[in-house]
Amino acid sequence: MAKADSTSEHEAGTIRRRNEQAILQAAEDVFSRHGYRGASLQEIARQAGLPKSNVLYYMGSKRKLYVRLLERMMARWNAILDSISPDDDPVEVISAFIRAKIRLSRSHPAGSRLFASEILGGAPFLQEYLQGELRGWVENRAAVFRQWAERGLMDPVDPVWLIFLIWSSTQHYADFETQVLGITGRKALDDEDLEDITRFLIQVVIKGCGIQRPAAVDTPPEAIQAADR
Amino acid sequence: MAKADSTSEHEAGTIRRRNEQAILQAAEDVFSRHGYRGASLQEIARQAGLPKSNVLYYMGSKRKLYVRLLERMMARWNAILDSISPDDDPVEVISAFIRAKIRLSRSHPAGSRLFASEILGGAPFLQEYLQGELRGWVENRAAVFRQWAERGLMDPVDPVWLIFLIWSSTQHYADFETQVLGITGRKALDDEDLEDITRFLIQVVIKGCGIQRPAAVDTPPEAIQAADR
Amino acid sequence: MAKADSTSEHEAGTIRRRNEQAILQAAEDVFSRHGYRGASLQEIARQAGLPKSNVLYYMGSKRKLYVRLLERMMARWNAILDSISPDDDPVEVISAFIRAKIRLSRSHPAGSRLFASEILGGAPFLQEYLQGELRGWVENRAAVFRQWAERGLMDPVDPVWLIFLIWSSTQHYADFETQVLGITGRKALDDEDLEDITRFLIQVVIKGCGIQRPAAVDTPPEAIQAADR
Amino acid sequence: MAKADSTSEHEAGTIRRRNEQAILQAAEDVFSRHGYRGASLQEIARQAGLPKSNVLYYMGSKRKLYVRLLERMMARWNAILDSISPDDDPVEVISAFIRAKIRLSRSHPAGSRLFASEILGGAPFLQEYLQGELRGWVENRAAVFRQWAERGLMDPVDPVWLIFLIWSSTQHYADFETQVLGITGRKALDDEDLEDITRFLIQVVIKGCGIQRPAAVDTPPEAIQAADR
DNA sequence: CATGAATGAGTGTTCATTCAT
DNA sequence: GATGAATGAACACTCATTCAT
Repeated sequence: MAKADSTSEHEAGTIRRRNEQAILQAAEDVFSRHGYRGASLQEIARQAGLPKSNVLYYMGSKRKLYVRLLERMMARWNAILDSISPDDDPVEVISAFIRAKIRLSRSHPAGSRLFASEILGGAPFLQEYLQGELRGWVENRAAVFRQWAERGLMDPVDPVWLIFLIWSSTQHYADFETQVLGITGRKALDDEDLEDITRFLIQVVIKGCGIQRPAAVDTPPEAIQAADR
Repeated sequence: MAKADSTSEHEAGTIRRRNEQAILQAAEDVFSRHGYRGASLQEIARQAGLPKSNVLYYMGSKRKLYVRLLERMMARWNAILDSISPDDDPVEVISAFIRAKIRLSRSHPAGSRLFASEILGGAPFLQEYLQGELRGWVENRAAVFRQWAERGLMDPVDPVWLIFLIWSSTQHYADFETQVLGITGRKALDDEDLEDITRFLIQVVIKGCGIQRPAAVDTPPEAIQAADR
Repeated sequence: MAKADSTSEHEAGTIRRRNEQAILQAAEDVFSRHGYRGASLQEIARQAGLPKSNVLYYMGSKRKLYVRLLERMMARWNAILDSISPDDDPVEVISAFIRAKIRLSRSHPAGSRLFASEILGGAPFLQEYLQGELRGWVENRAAVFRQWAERGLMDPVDPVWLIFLIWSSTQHYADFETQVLGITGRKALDDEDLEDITRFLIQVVIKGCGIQRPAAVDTPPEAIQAADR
Repeated sequence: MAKADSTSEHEAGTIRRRNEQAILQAAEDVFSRHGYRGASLQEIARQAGLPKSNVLYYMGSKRKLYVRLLERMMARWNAILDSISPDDDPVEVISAFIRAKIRLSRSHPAGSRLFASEILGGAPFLQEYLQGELRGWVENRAAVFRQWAERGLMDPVDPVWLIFLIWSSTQHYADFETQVLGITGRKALDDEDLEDITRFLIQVVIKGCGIQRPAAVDTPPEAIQAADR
């Protein structure tokens, strides 16, 4: 019962780290599928291959576990929310952003759905984040977009709606994966599909908003087509 | 809740209809916020102003209530899934579709979120619908889009990705309403906002996919700008 | 809804009587299988082919319905509990009693099981009957048996144990019908089986207790063998 | 119920064993009185002096608890269902069997009633047992009885009816205890009563079926009277 | 450090009963 | 006279959590 083979992993914290990871991964899946209330620690524990008590031992409470998952996801988010300057190339920035968002949806679909679930439920745990950090980031980007529009580098579209367009259309492939697979009749989306989708979205957004590269000396026009590589 | 005027509603079924409506509305809200598992009949009943037993009396079971809500939402969906023909004006069709989707998200946000929640959870109740009816509809549309592309009326984009783009970007304003409001700092999106968003999305999609009106005799080019009325 | 064909059965009470009979029969079955608590009016109503409200309308309450069934069964019981006198022929009396009990178990198996179920549950509704009416009957019979024993017409067995022996061994074929059928591998016990069993029980009891016919002039000894016809 | 001395029971499993026993005993009583459906975990828990959750924690579900009780009772049954051979002394075998059955009814009256209740309800959980194991046992016994009859050691009675006679007449003192007490006016049956009953039943069966000891050299006839010691 | 034991609160559902027509 | 509408109480069962070791 208490006997563990202390041979191979006696470095402190290895088991702990592994168990925590297992719990977090299982929890992300269960919470994303059933929401905060609908998720049960029992199912999380089962999926993590640990006794239920263990989950609480590591995580303290259901609420703390959930918040920790949200924070982990926000950290991933923030990692791609790099700041931009009006001097950047709009085409590059937009392309990179779309590409990064798609990549995030692909690498962390459960986390992405967890976030969506939280928002669907009225964001009881994320109100502060939305109205603070995230809002600031959006406003910064929006200011840059407006400058670009003033300089004729893109159509004078509302930058906030543009950001939402990019968010929603990229997020879709994680959140509505079930629907996408059901309709396309596939078992899964492979890398090629994702590359296709990425290019499509970049093209539509850039062309649809009339986004252009700044008239720099050394950027030949045909680079636009290659931007989404 | 308050004393009902027993004068005007003695016609059989009036109370029933009203209670059913109250339950459906409350349930749509609760299910959409907490998912199927996380929703509780207790809360639905409280929100509908009825005893819990009454909810089950009217609806039979939690599952039946949920399915009924999904079917109601699917019916609303189907109402805007009108068929199109290759001879239609692509600009009109796309514009009308985006407009209708936004309107649906606006008139039935809870239902829209309910649908999203069902998909997030792996669509246990909607698999069949997704792989049947909806898939067929998408394939029909896709075929028309491809013909348009062949006739040069739009860029040769993958029609399925295009449909998903429209779905996701419009659905967003219902599903992620909390996020939208949190970031924009508003209490609610008014009709003007929605009109703005609608025009923005129509413009981006039409321009971004190079969608054009057929070269009819009497359709001057500037009508494109007015298409999103 | 209210329209009934008042043509063929307008004699007052015909429908009522028929409905009551249907309810009583269904209730006897359901109560006998699940006991007082375990039985549900819903199931009784369904089995009677009537709405649940109707059952209560006719019977007042679950308790009243149950008591009525018990009383009906007691009445059937009493019908075969005829009094005897020391001057009767013991062989005839015992044979007739066993035969009558078997016949009762056969004609009203559900009622018989209902009674058994009531006793199993501690006879909450029949205490009075057991300690009053039935006890008196047993004591009367016992007195007669004792007189027979004194006159050498039967072995000096305890008459109460004898009565219980007859009760239990005959009751068995109603109460444990399921077991009997399961073990014998039959679908049902037919009249021939019951006749077999009746003769067997009569023989064992009469022979086992040394019960004899009184030395009357006109009763030849070989009549003993024919007593169980 | 009272303060437990926490001194002597620190050995693991003692509390568990005691709680399980309390639950099983309470459940046997409640199930036997009200049947499977009519029994409530609430009442079982109250009678065991434990919270309702605890009952489910130990037993898993109402059904599992019930099945466990049945299996426990079947095990007790099987313990007295020893096999016999045609060479055994019929008087001994029958006497021992009756005696064992009475003893079982006395030592486990609630279990005996539980079994009766299950049969009354149509044996939904015991069909298999009845038609398998128990049927086989009956057939084996019956074959032996028939050989005895051929060798003139007993009357040619149907062995199955004989077995049922023994079962029913002995079972009666557990199942219909309430009736027996009500009619005899006693508070309980004591050992002397049971001994009386046992002898009576043995006598009636042996005499009634003409069962004899095999004509062994050293068994004087008067031993028959002593067989039921 | 980690995990079985234990439980009050809450789940969806069924129930017998009352009420209104 | 007969039956849908309605509901508080009880049902079996699950839950997140605390405790003990």
